[in-house]
Amino acid sequence: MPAPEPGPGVPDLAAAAVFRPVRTGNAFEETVERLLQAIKLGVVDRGDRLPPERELAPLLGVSRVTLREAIRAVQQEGYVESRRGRFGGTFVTYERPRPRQSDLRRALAEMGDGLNDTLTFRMAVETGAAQILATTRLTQDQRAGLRARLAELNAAGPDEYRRLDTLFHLSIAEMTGSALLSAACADARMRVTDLLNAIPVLGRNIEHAAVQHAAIAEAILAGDAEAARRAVAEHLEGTAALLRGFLG
Amino acid sequence: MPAPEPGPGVPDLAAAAVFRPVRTGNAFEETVERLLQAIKLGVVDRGDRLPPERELAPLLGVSRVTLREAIRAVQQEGYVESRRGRFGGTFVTYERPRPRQSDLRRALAEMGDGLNDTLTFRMAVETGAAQILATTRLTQDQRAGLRARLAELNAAGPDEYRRLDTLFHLSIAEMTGSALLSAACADARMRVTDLLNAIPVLGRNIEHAAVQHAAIAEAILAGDAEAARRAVAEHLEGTAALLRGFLG
DNA sequence: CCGCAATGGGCTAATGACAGACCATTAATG
DNA sequence: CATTAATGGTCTGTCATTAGCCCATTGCGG
Repeated sequence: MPAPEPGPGVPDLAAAAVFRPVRTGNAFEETVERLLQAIKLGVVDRGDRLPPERELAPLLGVSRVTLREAIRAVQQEGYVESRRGRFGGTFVTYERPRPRQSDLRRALAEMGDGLNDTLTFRMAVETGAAQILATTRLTQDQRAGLRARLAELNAAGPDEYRRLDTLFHLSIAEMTGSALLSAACADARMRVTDLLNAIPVLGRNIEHAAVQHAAIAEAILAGDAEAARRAVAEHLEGTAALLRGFLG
Repeated sequence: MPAPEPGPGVPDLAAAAVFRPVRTGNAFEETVERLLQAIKLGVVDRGDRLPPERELAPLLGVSRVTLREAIRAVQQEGYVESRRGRFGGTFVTYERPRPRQSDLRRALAEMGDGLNDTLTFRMAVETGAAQILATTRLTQDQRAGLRARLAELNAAGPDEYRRLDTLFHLSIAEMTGSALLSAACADARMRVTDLLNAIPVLGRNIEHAAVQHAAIAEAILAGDAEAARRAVAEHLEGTAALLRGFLG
């Protein structure tokens, strides 16, 4: 017999959500992961410079030593290059490789059971963000910003597409003004970056996505929360279906 | 002049979401926080026993030493009591104090700017969870579980109300099957626990909430995603308005 | 040409956190 | 009444992480 049940009404369900890890892993590996995501997500593009170590370390909440070790690791993998001296810095050298199905299969295998979890999470937070933003009174700057992001995305070639797509989605979360929500959306996106980057950017898909992106922006600008939510849901459902299709 | 801009299209917006802390704080403090939340949330009730240290430490992802230090801290604050020997353990002794307005004001002051952030985040993840659950095909067990939670909540007296309310909300997230989403909802709830616990449980409010809870469960069971989302949004908006009211 | 400022590179001492083993206590069980 | 299993309590050695300081390099501006 296992240990005696703690009490009659004590729920194992809720316990699972409260008694979960307080920290994700070791600082070094987490930092490497963040740097890779910043690069793969396109937040820092090829040729761009990372923030100086003395600024970045406190942003990431790690010591400079740990950050430097992480940078050295991604450097050895060929993602960045460091230059000393004034106006030096650590510069991104990574170029996105052509999408390969083998990469996708590997990435899917790595995720394993986490895929559905991630897709569900992403659906929840992104639809939530869009819906909230649509019910918010937006400033003129915000409206202009959203339109600008959409225009950039529509003007993008295949090389820049994923990057600007990420930015479009993230900017919706950012505009809600909730750091927690932004972080959650960024986190969700990071978890599928490798998968998305392994999928070829096809003209047909872009066109389809462009319609959906336009619908999302339109609904948000019009203040139609329900339409915004539905548009995001449809959009993400498309991606999810695509990814799940490879699991067959 | 600050450092040269990294590049033309590089977004500070997205950078904020990616270059954020990789870890929340030190393990000890985080662990203390979790234990307090488990107690205040009512996941472990007065008289209940925490899981044995040797089980709990790996669940929380910390060493037993760290967990023990955290337990000692909450022990000294009078929340728990440890007993050695077989069938011993660490038992909750905390009794929720009567709600006091001064507690609420203090808790609100502590949160500061974080309140809107948290409320927005909570709105997003909980509406997302409800909506997703409503579009999911539920098993008979799940349907029965949801009904059971609702019934328990409706039968609760003022003492048990917050606890069962938490469980009702969390069980919705849990049933989506997404650990990430459950964790997000639990996290959001934890961030407002102190505030909610400082608000008196009034019969009028309970009745009002009961109608909304019923509407939520009904919509989910009926598979009506839009109604589920709206019901949760209305419900949370009530709480949010109440809390914001104290800021005036 | 010199000095300054901004950057990466490297060192050290102190602390945090860990794994793992062992001890002490308790109550159910035979 | 002795055994034994399950628990909290303690110790030790090791590795991870930090803060703080100084060095090395580089290009701009006098």
